[in-house]
Amino acid sequence: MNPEPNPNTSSSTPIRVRIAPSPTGDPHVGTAYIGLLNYLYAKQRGGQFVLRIEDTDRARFVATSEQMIFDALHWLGLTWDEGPDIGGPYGPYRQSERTEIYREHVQLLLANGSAYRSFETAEELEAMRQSQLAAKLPPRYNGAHRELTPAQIAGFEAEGRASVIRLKVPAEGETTFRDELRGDIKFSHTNVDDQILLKSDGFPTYHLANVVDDHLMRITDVIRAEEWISSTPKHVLLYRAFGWDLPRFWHMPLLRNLDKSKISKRKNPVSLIYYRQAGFLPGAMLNFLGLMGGGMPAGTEKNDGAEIFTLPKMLEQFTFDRISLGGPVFDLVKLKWLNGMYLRALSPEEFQQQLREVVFSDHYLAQVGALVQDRIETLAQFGDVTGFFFRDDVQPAPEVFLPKKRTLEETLVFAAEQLTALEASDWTLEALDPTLRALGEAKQWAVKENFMLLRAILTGSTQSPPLLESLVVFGKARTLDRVRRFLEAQKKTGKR
RNA sequence: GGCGUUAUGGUGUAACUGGUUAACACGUCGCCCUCUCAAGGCGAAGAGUCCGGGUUCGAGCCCCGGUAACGCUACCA
Repeated sequence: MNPEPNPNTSSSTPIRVRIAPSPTGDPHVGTAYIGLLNYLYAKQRGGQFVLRIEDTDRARFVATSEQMIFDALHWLGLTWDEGPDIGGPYGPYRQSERTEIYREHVQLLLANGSAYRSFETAEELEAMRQSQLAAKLPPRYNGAHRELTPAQIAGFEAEGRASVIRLKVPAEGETTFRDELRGDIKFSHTNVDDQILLKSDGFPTYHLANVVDDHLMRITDVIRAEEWISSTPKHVLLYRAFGWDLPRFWHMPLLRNLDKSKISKRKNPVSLIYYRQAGFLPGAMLNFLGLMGGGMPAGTEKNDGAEIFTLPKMLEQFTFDRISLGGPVFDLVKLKWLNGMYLRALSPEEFQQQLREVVFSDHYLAQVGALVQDRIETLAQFGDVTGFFFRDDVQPAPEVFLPKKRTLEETLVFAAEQLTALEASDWTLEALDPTLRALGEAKQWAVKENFMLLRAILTGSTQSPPLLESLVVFGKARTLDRVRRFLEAQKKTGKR
């Protein structure tokens, strides 16, 4: 069956698109990428660009994340027309404030028979999955509660069992939808699971919230990452169950690591906070993201500068049907080249201004100063003791970082564990101290060895201002990057 | 394993409706400039377009069959 033409997306209705990041950590470079694409699409067509916060996963929720997302998008200059901070006619724009809406809608589905209650516990489902996997079967919900009688439901309720609500995917047939970049994509219903729509905690899953919100917010074009293709049939089924028109779907290629896997913090800096603090200019970042997947006319003459373009130029020339579908590698080397081009194009005044804002901000200088005021005798020594705060590449030699009683191998293993622990830690003195001490204790590393190793990695030296205070001032994003680069560099020299 | 998507030098992209030696940028190497390092200029190497068939006078572009990579396969998004 082909998707029916959609009056909602005819040329007369205003284009509306959205990005819907989850506040689960640092703002992600992938959010910026999809954000840029949505922004371009809307602005080229006189449409609206909506920011919606998808905070339905209470387990992964990070309180500070939402503000960081706002800040990062503002930094890039991708301004939204409606969002949680500025409101708009279709709010609220934070899903946690819309739970009542989802519950009402799910009742509609229950009433018309396209969804059902299911009473298995998470443990039971996990056991089922494991046995299916063991039997080499595709892990899928077995449909045990698809046709429960009112009496059975009452029985489960009397037991006090919690329930979830699942989508009742037709047993037969298939769902076809159009991807604007790839054409029709078909999924047999035997491969579409009875997706949970409403969790037992009363929060919706992505699939439900997304479809309901996109409809209610009058989204005409869903421009999102390729990883969503497999779940699109569920969304189409939901639109149909509600009796709603479909938006257009555009699935963008996924940004990749050098090894072609989906971009991840293990293998690449992915936090926009990092890029900002490491001194990348927003224009260069946007330019680089615009290069990922094509979209801009390519250069043909030598040195015609076709690779360098600003946001206004993208607005003018970017075309969606030119997007290439292979997953582009996020190549830091080229990003740095581009950033260098942007830096050189700055006037001396602007360049100085950037230095003052990013690497020599009053705030940063004050914090660094506080750490060393007692440790120097002349102001000129400031640089001697704080150099690592202002450097990008710090690589300690083995005689600096290697503890006397440890082998290189066990030291690197421990450094990797430090990295993992630091990633998970809040970035305060109070959190970092116990985190590092607990790790040392667990792995039998003396506090002295433990801290000294990290000090060497961070500062390149065995002498420095207090370690934990220095970490806090230097910042989480750049610290993690520094440790990662240390490990990478050691891995490379080890191979040689 | 199942399903889906994708496939052009190391990387990002180009090649109008099939039409000369597959182009541009990054990176690499060399030369020039230069007190050094960058930047800049000039040049070179590097792919015969995932593989195998087919259609055609002619295929990176069309058809068939493989393969590989990636994604999804959660009460995560």
